[in-house]
Amino acid sequence: MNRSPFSILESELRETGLRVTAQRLQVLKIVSESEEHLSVEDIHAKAREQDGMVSLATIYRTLKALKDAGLVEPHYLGRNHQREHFERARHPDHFHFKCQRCGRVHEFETELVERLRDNLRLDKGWELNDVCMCFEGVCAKCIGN
Amino acid sequence: MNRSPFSILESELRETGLRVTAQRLQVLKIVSESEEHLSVEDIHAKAREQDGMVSLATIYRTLKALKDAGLVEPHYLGRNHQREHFERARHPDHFHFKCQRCGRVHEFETELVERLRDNLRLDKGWELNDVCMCFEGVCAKCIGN
DNA sequence: GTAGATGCAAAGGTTTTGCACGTAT
DNA sequence: ATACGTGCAAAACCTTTGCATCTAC
Repeated sequence: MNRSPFSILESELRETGLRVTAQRLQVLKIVSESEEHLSVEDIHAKAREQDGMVSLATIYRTLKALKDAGLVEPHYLGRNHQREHFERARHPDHFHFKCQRCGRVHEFETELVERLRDNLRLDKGWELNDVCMCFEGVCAKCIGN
Repeated sequence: MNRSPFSILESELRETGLRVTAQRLQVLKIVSESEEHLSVEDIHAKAREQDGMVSLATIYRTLKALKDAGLVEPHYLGRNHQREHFERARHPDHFHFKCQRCGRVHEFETELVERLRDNLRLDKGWELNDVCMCFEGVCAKCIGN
């Protein structure tokens, strides 16, 4: 596989200590370049469209490795928690709001979690480590129409 | 099946317009009496322990009916979103904090969601309808130990 | 009597795994 | 050279569904 367009991704991959393979580069490239949040099946389909084929099993294993390495993040969108959707890991944290009419996933930031973390520490003595939050409703454009 | 200990549950069930069957009473009883948040498999196991057996398919169908009727609520606990856990529907809304050490699920209330709803309406013009939030961390007892 | 509920088994959809082969280091 | 990654097919896992039988109303 021609490596030149993958040079930055290759560096990122190499820095994590993971072995650099054509499949991992391709999966990382697909997730990095997508504007959308991709399901495993989406990624598989995109890989098929392109020249390099990646088996479904490898996509699962690769996404797990990339997630553990901190390069990609899984999210649940809306109420459908049957399948995760992946995107490049980003900071700061952001959250997803899925419109129940147009289906589009909007992103937003909020200090809600930081406040909740403080509240739980003060009120309950609990230390909050992991959060999963997904939101559904109707977006401004769909309310207007 | 002896109906007498089920009389209150039977009324609740009848009020929803659902037909009252031994299976539905038993599933509702198991969920109502449990201190824990039960998976489908947990409910199936408890039904097996008791005299009345309920098929797994019926438990799925019954939980769906009870959920649509507003009698039970599914929740995801912690990061494991493979299986839902059920409890009696309650108001006001509460959220779940799963301790990563002892595994216990603690509940808490917060107005942060109402504030988020207001913020999203004001800042973005979005109407928030559905929320799924689950939290993991370490509870006070486990921090102390 | 009839619409609706149940049990069984089969199928559906997603994810994981065993194993032989291939490849990055 | 060897530890690690991949592909394939099978299995695992959870949930849904078709159909014949049963039952609440």
